[in-house]
Amino acid sequence: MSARHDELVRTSARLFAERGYHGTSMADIAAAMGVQKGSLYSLTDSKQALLVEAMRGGAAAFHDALDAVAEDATAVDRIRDALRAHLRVVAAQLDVATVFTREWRFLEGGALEEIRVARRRYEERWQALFREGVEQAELRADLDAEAAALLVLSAANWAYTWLRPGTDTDRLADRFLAILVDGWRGYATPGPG
Amino acid sequence: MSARHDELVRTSARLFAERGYHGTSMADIAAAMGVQKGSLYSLTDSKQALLVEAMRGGAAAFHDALDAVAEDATAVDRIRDALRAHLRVVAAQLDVATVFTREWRFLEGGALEEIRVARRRYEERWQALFREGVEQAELRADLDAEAAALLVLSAANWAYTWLRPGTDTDRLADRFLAILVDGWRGYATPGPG
DNA sequence: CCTACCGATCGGTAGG
DNA sequence: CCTACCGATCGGTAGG
Repeated sequence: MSARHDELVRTSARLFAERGYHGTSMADIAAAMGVQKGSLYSLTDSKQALLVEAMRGGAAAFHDALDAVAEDATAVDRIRDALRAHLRVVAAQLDVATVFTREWRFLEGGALEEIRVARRRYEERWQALFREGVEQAELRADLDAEAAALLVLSAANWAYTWLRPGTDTDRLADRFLAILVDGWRGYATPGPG
Repeated sequence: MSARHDELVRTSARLFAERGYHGTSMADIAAAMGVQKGSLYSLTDSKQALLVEAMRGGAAAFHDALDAVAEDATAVDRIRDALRAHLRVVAAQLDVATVFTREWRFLEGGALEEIRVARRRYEERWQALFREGVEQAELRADLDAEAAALLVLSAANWAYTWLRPGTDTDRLADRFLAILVDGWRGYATPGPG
């Protein structure tokens, strides 16, 4: 709603990312906002509500990033776009990405289930990119699509632990792709067929 | 020291993995041990000391796993052994692996620095496996060893979030390797040269 | 947005 | 290993 509310959500996400949800007190958040902790409750219902809001921001950012991937490109190009988009979100919203990836398990009740669904759907969208690549014979027929998706998503999900803001994430995505597409051995790479 | 002490460390690791370090109280741990919380302090100095002990167990398990990798094998075989060994540790000691990977940042003082060093050294040992593979011309000359290590370590480090005890981790490692060695496109794979 | 407060719980200790 | 307790802090509320 208000700008002050948005600032509160961003500040909480930052502290949750730094110290963890249970390691952050409402007094910590209030100090970072420059007010007394009682004052926070005119901007939010509870500490849990702040976690829910940060989490929804993360879910939306990652799904929106995938939405922007071109529909009509080749499988490898689409996966490249998806990985670039994911890493861009991590670098641009490192706190929210961290909370989304690491602190979601402290959600309670319906919000926990909601975010679990959003996370599962995100993984399924990634797996689909690989299955389509195999079906359209752009990726090798015996490719283990499940393992391939798990590998690239692991790198994408682990990124919050080491990615620094300001990194050229498009180039980083390409470095990963250069390995994943042709492998460590990487014999000469003629076109398919 | 005592069997009761070991049980306390294992129980704490399990709760730290489930609820997080700051989400676990000494009363929670005492209840899981079937005693009153005051009784825990004859077995440990503090909650922080329990985290330190779990963490040292994790560091030792991962380093020991790498120590067991054959010295005289090819680079790909050594990396395969290393990944198998890592995933075996994760599956066999899921709680400790989770704490080591996710809760280390709640260590304080010298123990934090100690574990940071152990984690960094572990990553460097992995990078060395790739550099040696390139130097010995078993992996392609233009391989981005840093990105290659980051990729496989991401999968290894992310594993605690989805790996179930009882999984055939050697087979899982091989599924990952099948993709990483020859890539998604995977043209016919003649021997080098 | 502040002050003042609530009951509950925190990690840890004393004394047995 | 227990009971009883410590001061500090927790998330949250009332009333202004």
